[in-house]
Amino acid sequence: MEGYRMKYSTQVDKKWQKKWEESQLYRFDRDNLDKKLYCLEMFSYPSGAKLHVGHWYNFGLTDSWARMKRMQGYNVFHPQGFDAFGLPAENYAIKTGIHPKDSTLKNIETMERQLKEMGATFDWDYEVVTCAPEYYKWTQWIFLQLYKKGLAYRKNAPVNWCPSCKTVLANEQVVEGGCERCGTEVTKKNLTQWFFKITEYAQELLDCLPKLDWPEKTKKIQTNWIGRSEGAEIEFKVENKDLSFRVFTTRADTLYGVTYVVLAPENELVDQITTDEYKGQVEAYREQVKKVSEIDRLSTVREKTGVFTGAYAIHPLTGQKVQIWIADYVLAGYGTGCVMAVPAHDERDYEFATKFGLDIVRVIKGKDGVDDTLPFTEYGILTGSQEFDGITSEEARVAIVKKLEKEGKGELKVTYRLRDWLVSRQRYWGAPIPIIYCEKCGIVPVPEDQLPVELPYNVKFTPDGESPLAKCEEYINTTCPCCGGPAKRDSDTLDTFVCSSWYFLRYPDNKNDKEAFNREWINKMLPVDKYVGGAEHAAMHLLYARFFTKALRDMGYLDFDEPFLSLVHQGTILGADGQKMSKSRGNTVLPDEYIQKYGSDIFRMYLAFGFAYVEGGPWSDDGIKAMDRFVGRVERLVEKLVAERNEPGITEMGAEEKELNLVRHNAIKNVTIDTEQFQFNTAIARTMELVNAIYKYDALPQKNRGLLEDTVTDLLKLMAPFAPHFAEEMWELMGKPFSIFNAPWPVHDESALVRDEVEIAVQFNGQIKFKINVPSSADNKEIEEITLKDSRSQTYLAGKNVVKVIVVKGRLINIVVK
RNA sequence: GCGGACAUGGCGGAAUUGGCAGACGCACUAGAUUUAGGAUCUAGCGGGAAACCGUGGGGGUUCAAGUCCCUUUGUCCGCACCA
Repeated sequence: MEGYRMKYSTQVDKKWQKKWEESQLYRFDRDNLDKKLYCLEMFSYPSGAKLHVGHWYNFGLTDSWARMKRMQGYNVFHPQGFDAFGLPAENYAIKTGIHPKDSTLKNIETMERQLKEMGATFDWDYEVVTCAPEYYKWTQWIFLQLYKKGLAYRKNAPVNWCPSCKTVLANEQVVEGGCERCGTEVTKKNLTQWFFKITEYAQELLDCLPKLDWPEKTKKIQTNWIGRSEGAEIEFKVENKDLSFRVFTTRADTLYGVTYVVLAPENELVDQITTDEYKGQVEAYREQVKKVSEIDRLSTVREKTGVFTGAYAIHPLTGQKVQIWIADYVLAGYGTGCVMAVPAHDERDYEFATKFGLDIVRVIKGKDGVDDTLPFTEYGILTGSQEFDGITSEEARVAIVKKLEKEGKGELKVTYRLRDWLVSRQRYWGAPIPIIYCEKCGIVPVPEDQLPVELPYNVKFTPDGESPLAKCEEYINTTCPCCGGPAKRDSDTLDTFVCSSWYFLRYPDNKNDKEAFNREWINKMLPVDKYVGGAEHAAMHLLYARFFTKALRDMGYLDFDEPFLSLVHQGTILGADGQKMSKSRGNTVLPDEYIQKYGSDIFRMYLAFGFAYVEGGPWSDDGIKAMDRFVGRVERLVEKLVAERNEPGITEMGAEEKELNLVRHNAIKNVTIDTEQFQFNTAIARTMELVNAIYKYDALPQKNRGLLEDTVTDLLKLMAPFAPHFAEEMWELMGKPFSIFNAPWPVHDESALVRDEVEIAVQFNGQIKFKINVPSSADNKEIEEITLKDSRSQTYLAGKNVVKVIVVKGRLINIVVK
């Protein structure tokens, strides 16, 4: 049949994917950086399962945004890659015997294919795969730079241990006492591990937050996580010993109320100060604390425990003796691991003192009659505090420290909750730590020219808590680069978050085999202009990546302060039952099934239209059917338009034409604004309005075919970012040259948006009574006159006086009568 | 426990930031078309017979409140003995 054209389907998808690839349409132009735009989605982990709805939602719609930007003339850099190291592949290997490398590479192949079927603008020339030696060579190189700079160090510390994953975890990876990955309760272990000194950047990480175009919620999470706290360190001497320790407090104003001090049970000082008489109970208590799980220890409802050490400290101002206790409500890792206890003005100390019969001394009174029943934890007026009596807490917390400072017993101090990032992992599938231990030379970094330290293939994965690499003789045994003697490699691998902390720097220069990235080049390409990914990374990836950027800047490898200028989090698509999608619930949506049935553009458009992007929401099969209908509606429209091209028409711009043109320009205006802001649902709604208006106009007997053609041309452009294959197909059908994505994005004409006459609401005393048409050129006075003359107004005016008239141009008039 | 966000038809969700609540879509109803089904096209669609009433509940500010303030309930999130 002549002129027969197949309805939009995956065949159309394939046709255009092929054409895009052959024409290299989405190839990034390295020579034209004036309008470069780096658009990035958080790269994905190549899991065994296929691309899921979440990937589509993230990648597909960010791609739509990028496509609009491209049509607006930006030179869009839109790379894609894989965060390919990690536990799932290793756990899979333990279960099935399939090597992580083999399964990962196979998964990557599948996902690449699926990503291509999505029809996104990814430039695959810049692909990055973190498990490739060409990549992790540079991950290791960065580790060595951090080591040289003193930002990577080894220490023995009580660290988080996941008994199920059989590895240590960073603080950020412990969620409510459980493992971020598997939820297993985390325990503490004393181990010597590698840390990155992220705390060195705590203040800057905080300071740069306000100017970032990030969701406020995310900034808040980082602010809380960094946890800056202004206070003071105050020195206490141990009685009859040449020992002292410092406490951190935010309430130096309550110093005179100190009746005892408490050390964390893990504090090293405990051994030195505990008297013989109390050794037994202190040791017993410390043993008991070790057994308490982290979850229990963090519980606020748990009754406070602790023991007296037999030792006394000297109050730095009064010289009084105060007992030194140990208790597990004091955390070893925060502040100095010691606190001064002021039971009168701290709820925890109050509870503790009450339980153990320690003194409670009031030193703060409430200001003007506030209820200051103990424990009174608010600021107030000092009392029982010698020369500080009568001044406010606010003044005293500085004044008291100043006094101590003169005597060398204290100073103002800022403390952060943020801890250094523990990066060692006792697992196989990660980047090996490029460090060698030599009996003679100690810790020896692998020389840079010997990188990468390749991950050996033949390794036993018995998950027994020992690093698999430690059991690989040919890997672990090496020679010392310094002395040539026998030495051992570090048997741990790096946290995969290390790999993902710099991948955005590698993308633009992914083939560089001389350096991790060229400084001049990435200074031009970065920072990332738009970064889109899940909110779950707020305190992990997004914090680590910022730290890496700042550290690399300070080491002279790049010249910007922040990696991601603008950040968007996509919401979560739930199952049709409103529950989180999971295999066990059986509510998962498999994109492939829908794409086979409807084509990838319809799947993408439904994702755009069915949800508020940052909210997400429950999946609906009806919703995707509606999208199919909409696309069919447009398809028929274009077919009809082309078929009727040569039929007679008009050229005038009458009322109907003006109305169509208004909807057209309104759509252009708002699709542009909404897409820019990731409000894809309303953007699609505006194109639907436009289609409705075109149908309405097309039903008229006399048509301005020029206007109709121009309007449909704009419609296709507006749809192109969301339905790229379909738009190309329609574009071609209309006889336009390849590609629609080289066509300029339409710009709206403000004057087309002005109607001759507007309908406004008429209110009497704030209540809408009726609607009235007024010329849009009418001023307030004229609108008032027209309204008051209207016959319908008379009922509301009868026997009343007009007190006030408010006119909101183009919207309403409110007449206040009495 | 502390802090934050949100709450709008039967459903998904809009609302120029104080100015016609419910855009757009789903579902539903009616009509047209079709041999029939599906599809398609057109129209209607918060409640109420109406005056009017309606944005979780109660109160307030204002000519005007989904939007601002106070209070209360519920959901989600973040932090959680951080001194």
